[in-house]
Parts: sequence; structure tokens; C-alpha cells
Amino acid sequence: MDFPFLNELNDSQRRAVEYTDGASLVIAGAGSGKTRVLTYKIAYLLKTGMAPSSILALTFTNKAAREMKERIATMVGEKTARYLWMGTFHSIFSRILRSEAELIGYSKNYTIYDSADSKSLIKSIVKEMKLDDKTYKHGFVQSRISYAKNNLITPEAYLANTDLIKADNASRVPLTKDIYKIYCTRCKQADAMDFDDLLLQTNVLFKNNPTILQKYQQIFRYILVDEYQDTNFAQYLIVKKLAEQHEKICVVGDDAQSIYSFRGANIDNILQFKNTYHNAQIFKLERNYRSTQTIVNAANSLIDKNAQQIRKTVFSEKETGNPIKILSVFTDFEEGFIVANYISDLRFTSNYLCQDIAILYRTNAQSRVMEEALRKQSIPYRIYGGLSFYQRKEIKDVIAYCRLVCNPNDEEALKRIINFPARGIGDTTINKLIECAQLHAVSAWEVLTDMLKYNLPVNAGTANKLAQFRSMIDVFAEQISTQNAYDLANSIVKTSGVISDTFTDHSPESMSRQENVQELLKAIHEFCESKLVDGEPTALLSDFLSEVSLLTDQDTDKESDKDKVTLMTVHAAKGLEFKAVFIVGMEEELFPSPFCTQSERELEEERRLFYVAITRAEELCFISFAKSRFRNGKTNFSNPSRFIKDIDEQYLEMPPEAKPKQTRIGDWDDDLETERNRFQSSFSKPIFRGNNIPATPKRMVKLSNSGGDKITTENISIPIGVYVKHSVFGIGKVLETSIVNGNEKADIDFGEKGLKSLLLKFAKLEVLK
DNA sequence: AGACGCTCATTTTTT
DNA sequence: ATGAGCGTCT
Repeated sequence: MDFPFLNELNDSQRRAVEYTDGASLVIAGAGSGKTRVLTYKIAYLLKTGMAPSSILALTFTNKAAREMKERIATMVGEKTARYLWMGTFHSIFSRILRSEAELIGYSKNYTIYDSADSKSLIKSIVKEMKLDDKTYKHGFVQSRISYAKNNLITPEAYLANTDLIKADNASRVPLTKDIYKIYCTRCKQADAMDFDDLLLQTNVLFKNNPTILQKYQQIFRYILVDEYQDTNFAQYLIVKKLAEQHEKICVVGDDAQSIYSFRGANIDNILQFKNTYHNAQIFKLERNYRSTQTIVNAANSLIDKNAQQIRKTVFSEKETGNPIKILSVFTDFEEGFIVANYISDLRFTSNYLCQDIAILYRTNAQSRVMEEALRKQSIPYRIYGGLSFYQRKEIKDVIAYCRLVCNPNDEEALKRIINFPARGIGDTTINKLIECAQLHAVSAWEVLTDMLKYNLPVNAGTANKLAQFRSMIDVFAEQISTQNAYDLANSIVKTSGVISDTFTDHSPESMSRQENVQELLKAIHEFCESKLVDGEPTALLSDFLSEVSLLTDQDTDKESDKDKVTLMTVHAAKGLEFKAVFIVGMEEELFPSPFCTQSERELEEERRLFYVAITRAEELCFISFAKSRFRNGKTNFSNPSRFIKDIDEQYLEMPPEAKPKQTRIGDWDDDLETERNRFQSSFSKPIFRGNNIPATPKRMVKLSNSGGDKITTENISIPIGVYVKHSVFGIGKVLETSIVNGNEKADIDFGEKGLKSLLLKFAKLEVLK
């Protein structure tokens, strides 16, 4: 066949692409061209004559889907590529659910509740049930419900599941089952589905409607799934059902990169693939095109410590490269400073661009310090995660209006804006309204449509305010199918008064809110432009809403964000690659997360997470750990992560003081002064061959105890003779103070903990009166 | 009803 | 450090 693209693949990639007879599993090591195989395979299928609308390709993120679609478009043309069913599980099945909604008791315009909405709903339910919200923590209940849904356990099945009930009883939360039940009822009353519902309800749809299942089985002649290691049971079953007849399915993944079990992903899906699809062919992609040999080998030596895995030999034929540099620092602030220094150096002496560099961390909270350090050195950066555009208050407010207009039963949207801007409808009224709705088993909106019929116990004034609110929404709702999304959203913003306060108040916050709302309107406008029919923007507001709730901030890349250092969690970095990667906060109690050290299984997932982090790097990888870190309002002391020792030492460049064979990593409190010198000397060492780093780091940590810049013996901040408290050594008496290399030092007698010489800069001391 | 300011507890990862 | 929830004051 004439398909010249095949020549651009190596042998194993090519075999994986060309096999289209039955089920296949492609085990793709990190950087081995997994996406390449998927895109070429789809292009190949199209070349063999398969219609694009017969191909279903499921990805993990919108971004992955979009990029893949673009690449395919360049190979086979945009006109063909546009008809592919390509997207995330959530977006594809929300689309299918919309067209089949009536079959499962929802309407086409059902709302998608994001996790903030579910959380809020759970809170209200707990409150209404008069339960103690400290016992029934929303986080716990939410994860419990999510777990159940991901495993297709309905409230009825939950009741019947003795294990779950026992577990809840043992955890003293026996009423979780009831909350779950009510939660489902409420979602349905609100005509809303949460994220998990999109998968659960798809299963329900297929199970209860065999003809519908058949219909989609026939539509999807070939199914491809990316990141199969991260699928959960609900996703597994959807795919299995759809592929049941022909088993024309190809899944791609890497068990070594399975990092989402906390939200229900089941690594067994990929490990057991050949048991599900008996004639499955397995292809392994083992050549890594991304990273240097050192990085690949280091990552291999790490993942080798996991018992659960599909054995494979990932190798690189790129240059050997530099060892992974381990950076040992004192505090999180220093960590930021040093990383920023290295980044400056990479940029100015090695011609790295900011976009070539990423800082990866375990938790979002760590971004703060890094951010400050980068800002101080004027290094442009972009933080992913944290609160995204769509989580900003003003955006959520506008979207809530839109949601309510499209689906008046949406209780969470209603609660959000019924009194915003203030219109004299307070908590008391809202509670009455919801209580009344529950009493009659209808939505809150339904009560509003006929307050007399439902005997809503409010006075005439309040009733009037409610009626006004209702008619405002009604007016918008009437335009829902006649106005396009942009026009309607625009008039909602203008007339509802969501941002009217920003017109009188000219504070910077107000202006920024206003800008954000304009930004949102712009996005809606672009959405309409992208869906022109006969040159007319006909996209409806509900169309926009159905997409917007599944967007994340990674999907809103702006041109101005191009050449910037990337800051993100390791989770968010999956699938990406950078020339240089800094993995920071590699400490016990942080990475691995203390929540994940209970079982070997969880620990292995954390190790895989570290593996993912390392394998993002193409050329250079740095790993840092701090000896103390400011967390939750206080300083914690920490030891290097156990995972560092899992990497074969030959691929590492250890800091001079922490050669594990001589001194245990973590013995450090004996002599801070020499530590300080070592830390400085590590700067004069080249990062890698031939490049010298500027030797003197500038002072970056403000003295925790003094505001002055110059330190002299006169203004030293702790007087001799006072008693101080140290978070580790306890209470001690200051015997002597001095200045060493411009830093205040104190000799303190901690009694039985001994005599310590501490730099005030590092030791957070509290002076006792 | 609404605004303000206090105290309290809470800290993983996110389609 | 930060935010959410609560009580008090206007």
C-alpha cells in the first residue's frame, strides 16, 4: 500500500501500526513514540479506507486529543480528520449522553457539576441531615461517592455491599450510604451529572438499552485508547462493551506511568489486558527517543524497585549525557533560589529557552516559593494547576447564570447567584426554598414557578423578590434557542448585574474581574466563530456550557505564555517533555506523600510518579531536597526521599556532603557552618561539562529575625543570656553571638540536647520572655 | 439581611 | 498561610 509515513517509524512502532486485525496492546515506555504510533495508526486506518467517523480515539486530556487531531490533519487533511471521534472519555461520552439523555431520565441540557459543585451539594446534604460535618467531612464523603461511581456501584448496590457498609461503620460514618443516595437524587432533580456520572451513566445507558449499545458498536469500527494504564473500571467497561463484537481495539499505555489510582484508575486494566481480550497481540516500544542514556538508565534503575510491572527494557541511543544532579539545600527558600540560579545559568551560558525548562513538584503548595524565587530573578514562568481561569469567582458567577438559564433546575448554580448581586434573598429564604423543594421532591426552581402551590413559607416581600429573580432568568431562558451563545451571554452579563459593582468601584481587583469576564466573553465569541454554520454563528449557550465544564487550564494556552518556565505538579507533567527538568522537594513526608506510604501498592505508585518526573527530562535533570521546609504555617525538618536511594548511584552526581555511603543523608544538624560553605561551593561547580556557574550567590533569604540589611555586633537580634525555643532542640540559653560571613550565629546551650552553634538565618528561634 | 472580623481547622494528586 | 465557618455588629 502506498503509505509513505510508515517509513518514519521504527520496526516495533511499525508492527504496532500495521496490526489491525484484532485487539492489541502497545506497551510504550516513556518517550518511545506512543503518540506517534497512535496518530500514524489512525492515519493508516484512514488510508485503508475506514471512514473517520468510524474511529473512536479516547485520550486522557483535551490537549492530547487536540494535538493528535492536528497531527493527523496534516497527514490526511483537515476535512477527513474533523470527523474523527477523538476526545477525552468525559467529553466523548458527555456528547453521547446528551443525544441519548431522555433514555436515562435526563434532559439534553443536563448540567455537568464540577467537583466544587459536588462538594457544595454534599455539604448541604450533610447539613440538612443535621450530621456533624467534622465526622462527615465533605472530602471523605466525596471520595467515597466517587469511588463507588467509578466502580459502578449504585446507591442500591452500595447498601448491599457488606464490605463497604462494614468499612463505613468501622470508620463511624454509617450514614455515608444515605448521603450517597440523597446525593444521587438531588443530582437528578437538578438535571445534573458530576464527572463520574458521565462514565457511570454511559454504562447505565448501554446496560439498559441494548439497541443503543449496538448502535454505537456499529458506529465505532475501531477503538483506540491512549494512557490505558489510567483507566478506571467504568472506563474499562465502556470500552469493553463497545469493542465486544469485533474486538477491533488498540490500547496504548505504560504501566510504569500509572499515577492516578487515587481517583480510581486501575492498573490491572493494563496488566490484565490479555485476559480480557484473549487473542490480543502485544507490542512493546522500548526505544526511548526523548532522553539521554543517563536519564533513561537512572529511571530504569528506579522503576526496577517496583515489584508490580510489565518487564521491559527501555533504552536510549542518544548521547550518554550528564548525571542527574542532586541538590541539597537547607530551606525551601534556598531551594527556590538555587533552582532559579541554575535556570539563569542554563539560559545565559547554555542557550536554553525558558520553555525548555520545567520545575516539577509533588504538591501545588510548593509552587509559591519557586514562584517568588523566579520573580526575584526576573525569570518568566507559567504556573499550571492551582486555581484556573474557570475557577475564579467572577467567572463562576457568570457561568452560573448561564447554567441556570440553560437548566433552571441546576440547584448549585441557583444557590450561587440567587442572591448575587444582592437582591435581598438571604440564607433563611434559600434554606426554606430548598427544604420546601425536598419536601415535595422537586427542584428548587420548580418551587419558584409556583410558590403558592408548594406553600413556600415566605412573606409577601420576599416572595416578590423571588418572583423578580425568576422572571429575569425566564427572560433569558426564552432566548436560549434564538440567540447564539455569545449574544446571550453578553446580555446576561450586561443585564443580570453580575459585574455591575465593578463599574462603580475602580480598584485594581475590580478591574481585573471585569477583564476576566471580558476574557470569558471573548472565549465564548471564539467558540461561536469556530462553529459557524453557513457563515452564521449559531452555536448555542448550552453548547458552550457542555464544553466549558470539561476544560482545564491546560487547555487555555495563550501565545503570551510561550517562552516561559513551566511550573506544575508531576501529575500534570505526564505526557510532556522538557530539555531540563528540576524535581524539587524530594523529601520524606512530601514525596512520597505521607498519605501514600501505608501500603506497598501506594508506595509503588509514588515511585512511578517519580519515574514520570525523571523521564520528562531530555537532557538535564536536577533533583533537590531541603532540610527544612515551611509548611502549614511552621517549619518542618525533613530527610531526603527514600526514592533518591532507589536510583543507581552511578547516574547521580551527589552533593559533596551527602555521599550516602559515607554519611547517612540526613545527618546534618551537627555543623551548620560547614554546611553553609558546602552549599556555596556547590555553586562553583559546573552544572555540566564546560560550563561554570557564577560563584557567589546573592543573599536571598531574609533574616527571619531582623529587618536591617547590615548586621553588626551592635544590632544583633538576639541578646546574650536570653532563653530561646527551637522547634527540634527545645528551650536553650544563648551563650554567645557572633557574625560569621555576614550571618548571625549563636551558641546556645540546649541542656541535655547539648551545645549547638546555630545560624539565626536558618534556625527559626523564638525568644522567650 | 449583610458586612465585617474573628477563630478554627486544614492541608495530594484532578478528568 | 490560608481559607472556611461563625458570631457580632450595623
